[in-house]
Amino acid sequence: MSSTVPVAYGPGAGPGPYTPAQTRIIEAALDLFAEHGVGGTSLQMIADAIGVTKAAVYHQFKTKEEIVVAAAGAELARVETAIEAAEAEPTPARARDLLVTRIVDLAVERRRMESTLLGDPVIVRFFAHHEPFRQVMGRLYRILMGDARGSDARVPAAMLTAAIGGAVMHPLVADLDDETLRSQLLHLARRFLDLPD
Amino acid sequence: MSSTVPVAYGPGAGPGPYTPAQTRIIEAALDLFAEHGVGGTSLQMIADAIGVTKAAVYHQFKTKEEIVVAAAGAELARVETAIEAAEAEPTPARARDLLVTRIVDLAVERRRMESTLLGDPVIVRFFAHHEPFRQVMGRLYRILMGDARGSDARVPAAMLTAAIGGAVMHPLVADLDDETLRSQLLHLARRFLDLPD
DNA sequence: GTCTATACGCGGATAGAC
DNA sequence: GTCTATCCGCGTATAGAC
Repeated sequence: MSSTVPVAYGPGAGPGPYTPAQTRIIEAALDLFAEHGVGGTSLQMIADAIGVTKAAVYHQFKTKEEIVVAAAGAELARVETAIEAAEAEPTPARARDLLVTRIVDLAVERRRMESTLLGDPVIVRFFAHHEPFRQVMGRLYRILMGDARGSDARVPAAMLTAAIGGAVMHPLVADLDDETLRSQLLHLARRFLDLPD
Repeated sequence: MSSTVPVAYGPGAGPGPYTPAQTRIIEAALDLFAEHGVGGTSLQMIADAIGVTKAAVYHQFKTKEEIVVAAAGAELARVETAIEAAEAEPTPARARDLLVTRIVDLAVERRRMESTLLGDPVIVRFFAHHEPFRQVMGRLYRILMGDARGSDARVPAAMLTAAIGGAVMHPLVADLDDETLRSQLLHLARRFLDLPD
């Protein structure tokens, strides 16, 4: 896993960088969430993983939900980086192309991490009402759909993001190496969007 | 919700039909799982929903996991029905076509039910090692992929099932009526598989 | 066959000492 | 920043009433 914990929602928008103690908790939580799911991970497991007591963890984050938000936010920050790169492209077509490439890279690179987290119903339900998350996702969908807003654009955008996120943790592809999975996913995603190979 | 609780894994393969008390529990559990997730649903909530005590529920199913399996199995049985209809088709191409249509119908009809359940990490992890489930999924993938077994076939199959299941519970399409969502999903799924409209 | 009563252990959470 | 101690709710489990 990466040794850095990205802060979500762009520079200055979040609560600032985490303390070393908080960073240790987030990294341990990410590993455990990816392996056992959010609901299957107890604070005791997190505490044991870094060698402290449960109450010490609670001192850093007031609730388990805060840990979940920090962990998911760290993954979301990676998505936001991809979005910012895409938004810097000169044309909408090139922005879409770069975004799809980056999202596929991210999904494959962090396989069970990114998708287990963002697919977890606990996280899905929380972020559905979380404004900063909604804004990041709004930027992502805007790049994917262009200015179209009807069902003709929203259904394919929903399918594509679900397809990429869901495919990487699918049992059918569990034994594929990263590079094979990456190139196949990218090819199919481009085809789905009618982008040139 | 339907008033019947399908029994999973085909006639004679399961533990047989459920008692009325068990059926009430399964139906209540399906509703609650869809709304709060598996991890967010307690036996107390299920008991309250049908007006009995926690211990009464526990008497019908020895563990919460058994309730989860029964509830997920009821949804899985609907998928199996679609698979059986597809397998009865005369050609592989027509089987694929019918299966995609039925799966889209099912996903839309039961929206937050089917997908919340089958997307829940608790269920995913359990069924990953559950042989009857794996066999049903194996039949589904075989119809989708034909006899191909390489990554060229497995990645698109993984993407398509993830896309359909994930799209119906996606926030982007939450406000679409069922018929619009159904026709869009079916059109795009067919296009993804290079099937004629 | 269905239910009530009761108890145990674990996970989430808080208060206050070092 | 970490600890001990404690509380509450939930999942698990057993005994026994109707």
